[in-house]
Amino acid sequence: MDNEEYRQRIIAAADRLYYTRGFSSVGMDQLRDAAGVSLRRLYRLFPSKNDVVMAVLRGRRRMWAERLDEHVNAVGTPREKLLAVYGFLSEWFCEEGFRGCGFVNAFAELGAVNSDVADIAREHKVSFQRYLGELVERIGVDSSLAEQLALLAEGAQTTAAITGQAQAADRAREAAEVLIDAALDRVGSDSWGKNSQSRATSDV
Amino acid sequence: MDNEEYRQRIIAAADRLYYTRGFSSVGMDQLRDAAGVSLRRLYRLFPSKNDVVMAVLRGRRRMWAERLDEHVNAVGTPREKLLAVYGFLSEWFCEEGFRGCGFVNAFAELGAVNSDVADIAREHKVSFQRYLGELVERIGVDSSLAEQLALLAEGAQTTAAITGQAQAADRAREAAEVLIDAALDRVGSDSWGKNSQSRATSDV
DNA sequence: GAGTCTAGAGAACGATCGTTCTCAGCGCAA
DNA sequence: TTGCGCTGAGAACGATCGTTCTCTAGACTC
Repeated sequence: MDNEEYRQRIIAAADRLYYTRGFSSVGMDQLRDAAGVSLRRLYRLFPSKNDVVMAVLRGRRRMWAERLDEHVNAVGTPREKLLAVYGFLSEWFCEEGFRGCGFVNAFAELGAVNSDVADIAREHKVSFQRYLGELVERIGVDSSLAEQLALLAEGAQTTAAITGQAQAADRAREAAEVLIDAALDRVGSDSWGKNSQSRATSDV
Repeated sequence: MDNEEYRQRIIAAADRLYYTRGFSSVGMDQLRDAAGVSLRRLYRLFPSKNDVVMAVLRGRRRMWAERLDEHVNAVGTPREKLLAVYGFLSEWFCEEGFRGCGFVNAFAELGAVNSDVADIAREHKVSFQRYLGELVERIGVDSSLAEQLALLAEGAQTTAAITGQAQAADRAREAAEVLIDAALDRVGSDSWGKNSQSRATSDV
């Protein structure tokens, strides 16, 4: 087992513990036990706890992007791709042990006193906004739609985490459909004059 | 100065410190200094730190409800009242030191290991959903609209906190207008037959 | 004025945590 | 075999934190 394998084992154990119990509730001793490594090796691979925390968050950022991509790439039209975001959320919320967005949690717990954490949380959120922005661009509507859709996704995560309502993803999806179709309608009106016909069944 | 005044001083200082730096970053000694009371008095009024935390959260719940009410009661129609929610958020996000929803932060930091905190965070969120539900009832549309509007508000809080985008409240408001009017349109279609006319300027 | 009660200041205690250090054991080259 | 380097186990260290205790001074009662 080389160093990289040890790193991955430590990160996997830390991710599970930190996500489940919070960052400050989990000590290095517990992480050592869960990862099955010695304290000595743990500190050789991650010189401080903050390094573990940041490695966990970077791993989570990559995993999140990959899973989102999978769902979005599984469907064809831009409209379906936008809605697939909420399908991803729905699947995620139903997983055992779901406890909200790891970046929101990290920001809430550490962001005020740890700028590395605050930075990566902000980057993650902004990158999600950009991701939606690119999808929205393809259907040719104003980018403010992307911001609105992002708010729905963020709200669903918070709501599902705190209240346990996994159906928040479905409510967000329904709202997203309305917003997308309204935006498409507006584009229609702008280019072709007044046109309030619904585009809900359009394949744009 | 009687005990109640001391309690309020302690809660006010704790609220400020906890909100700014997080709960576990603030020790009882710092709270004693900030509140200007002796450790002895502090512990007589609040037998444990958890009692301070819960008192702070209960105070925040009341304050939040009052401020929300003020904004909602300042306007007339149910539609305006629903939109006033986002006016409240906009004002809040622009305040110096805004760092997101205190209940989301508390849930993220302590919810996993402190069920009192998890409970009050859940109650706060559910109570906000009910509040919107009552406003939505008055315009006679399906209660799922209230859930959608709540998601926008939640998402705006998270987004404004982490990315610093105070305009998230305005995006949420714009989206809310679209959702409300679409819901009103659907009610119109249901009762009066097909009717896709926009109700954006209606005073319902 | 003596005795009693209360309060503040802050030392002290015990637990926890991040981090470092010690020590014994093992592989291995000469 | 001897010496060397590396490792794991876990003790140890120093800091912090929640909580309690001590000590002293003042207010109040009789």
